[in-house]
Amino acid sequence: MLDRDVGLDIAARLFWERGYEGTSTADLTKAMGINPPTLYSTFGSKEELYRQALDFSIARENSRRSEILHSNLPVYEALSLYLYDIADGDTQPDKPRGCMVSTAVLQHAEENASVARTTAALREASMQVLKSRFDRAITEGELPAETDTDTLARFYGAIIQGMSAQACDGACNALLKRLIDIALTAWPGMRQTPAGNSD
Amino acid sequence: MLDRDVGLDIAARLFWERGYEGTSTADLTKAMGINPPTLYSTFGSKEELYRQALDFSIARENSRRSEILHSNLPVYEALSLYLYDIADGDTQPDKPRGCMVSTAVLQHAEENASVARTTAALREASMQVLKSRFDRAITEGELPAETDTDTLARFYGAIIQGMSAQACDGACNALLKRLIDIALTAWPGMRQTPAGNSD
DNA sequence: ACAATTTAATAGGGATCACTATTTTAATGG
DNA sequence: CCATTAAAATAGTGATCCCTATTAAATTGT
Repeated sequence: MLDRDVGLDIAARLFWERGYEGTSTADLTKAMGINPPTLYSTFGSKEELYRQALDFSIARENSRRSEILHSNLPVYEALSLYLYDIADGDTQPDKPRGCMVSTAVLQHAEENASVARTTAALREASMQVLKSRFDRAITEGELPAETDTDTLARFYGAIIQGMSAQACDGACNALLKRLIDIALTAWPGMRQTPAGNSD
Repeated sequence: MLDRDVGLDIAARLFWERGYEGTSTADLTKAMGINPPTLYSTFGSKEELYRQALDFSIARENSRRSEILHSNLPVYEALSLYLYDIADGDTQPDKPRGCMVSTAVLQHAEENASVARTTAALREASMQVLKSRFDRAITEGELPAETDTDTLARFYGAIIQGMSAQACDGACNALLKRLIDIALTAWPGMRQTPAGNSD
């Protein structure tokens, strides 16, 4: 009898490294040490297994990152720690590079459009989490009321996706954190109209 | 007899939309209106065709973008126009979403590691182009001499990759340009140390 | 017009794809 | 100890993967 969570952990790691289209059911059954019928009786199909592996992995990361973001820290510091934590996740030793979700199933065969919608929705949700934290910052006077929090969230979402891509290409942790430091200078509180640009 | 450039144009579009692993040789031959042996006699293999399609597409975009970046415009304006042009490329009507290179072959089966190295090298090269423009800006007094141009180039590279990912997920042109506008506030010339932060 | 050469089309090879029907093994119950 | 249920393994489904050997058609040279 296969332990569900153990199987999901193994599947998540394979999908993380090779992507949905790059991982075969033979890869999965071999890595789990099970036979094909067990995979299908336990998880339904390759596509359902992928969704479950995504949920499983996200649930593990989410508690810590959500705690960072929704803590009582000032929003700027919370955002900084949140991004640093993602940079750490992108460059863990003995783990696949990058993020399992951020850069998953972007280009895909038509037959996998449904899976692509799933990962796109997860990315959208994570940006909405950022936006809601920024909205809270407005109510708490940490951000100007007129701040475009939606675009600001998508900006940091783009940084997160770019970090994942560069981690896949081999970027080290220190580089990603330097990227973050530059991205944080775009924070509304950190920005000031340059002198002599008042027209 | 198949026109090489016509075939590469069709192949590039398919690879752009579906990715390397999501595009089959049957897709390619059908779209080109040729038989399999013609594909192999003309392009060698699926992998070689992909490389040629990448080169073909990049050559088309490169002249315009390179002209923008290496013009006599101030570096900040050149960078702005460069990024806007990429945002336009990410959201062309009747074309696949995102960039063919920026978010290609990030997760992949082991057997496609060689193709992944190719796209990674193309991404690295495009960031080096940015860096060299920033280095020129230092010599021309547009940037402080101590500017970390490598990280700055990778920061805007991350923005480019993030825009491609979000375009794949359906982001519109206007959103991408708002992202760019935020990213441009991270430009060294646009940043100032906030008052009361001098420790 | 006919032979030589090139180009295109068919057909298929060996491997792998996601997935299952069937059989074998193991565990359980009385 | 045997019948019943549950678990695991085998074996194989049709489809599709990338690629090619072989055949058919078209083109060329003389």
